[in-house]
Amino acid sequence: MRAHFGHQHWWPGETPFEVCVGAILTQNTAWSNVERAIANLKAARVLEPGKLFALSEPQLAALIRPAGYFNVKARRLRSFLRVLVEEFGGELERLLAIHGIGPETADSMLLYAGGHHRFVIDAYTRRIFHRHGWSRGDAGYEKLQRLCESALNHKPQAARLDYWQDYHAQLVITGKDFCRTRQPRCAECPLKSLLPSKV
DNA sequence: GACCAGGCACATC
DNA sequence: GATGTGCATGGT
Repeated sequence: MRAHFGHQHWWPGETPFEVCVGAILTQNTAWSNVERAIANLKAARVLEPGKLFALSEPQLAALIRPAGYFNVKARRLRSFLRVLVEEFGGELERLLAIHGIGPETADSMLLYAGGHHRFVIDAYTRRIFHRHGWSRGDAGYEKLQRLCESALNHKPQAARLDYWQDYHAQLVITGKDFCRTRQPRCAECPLKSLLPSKV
C-alpha cells in the first residue's frame, strides 16, 4: 500500500498536544472540518493546555463549532485538559479513564503523540478487514487489535514506530478511496492484488 | 434532501 | 452482553 500511495506522514499536527486535540475533534467527523476548528484555536492563540483549559465550555464550543458535536466535544476536551493540566503525570496509559476518550481516540494519541507501538482500529480498518474476509463485522475492538498487532509483530519493520503510524494511515486512505460501497466484499478493489491473502 | 465522516457515553433490554 | 440513540457540522 505504501508503494502504491506513498508515505502518508501522519498524524497531521505540529505538536503532540495538537495531535491529542485533533484526536478528540475528529471523532466521527471528517478531518476537513477538524482543520477548521484547529485553525480557529490557532487564530485565537489558545492551542496550548493552560490557555485552552482557561476557556469556558461555551467559549471552547464556539471555537470548535466547525468540527460538529461542539457541545459534546467541548466537554470532552475539558475533561481531558483537566486531567492533563491538574493531575497527568505523563502517564498516557491512563487516557482511557478520562471521560470522552474511548479506545480509538486513546490509541491515536498513544501512537502519534506518545510514540507507543499501537494499532488503531477505526471504521475503515474494521470495514476493510471484514470485506476481505479476515474478521467478523462485529468483532470487538480489542480482539481486532490483537489480530492486527500479532500479524504486524512478525514483521521486521515493526520495530520502527513509523511503520505502525503509516500502516494505519494507509488503511484509512484505502478505505476512503476504494471501500465506500455497500457491497459485502470489495470484489473490485484495485488494492486486492496488493493486499495479503490472509493476516 | 439524504448520506457520510479518522466515536463515545448512556439507556434499555 | 447486545443493541439503539443522541450528539451536529460541512461536503458530496
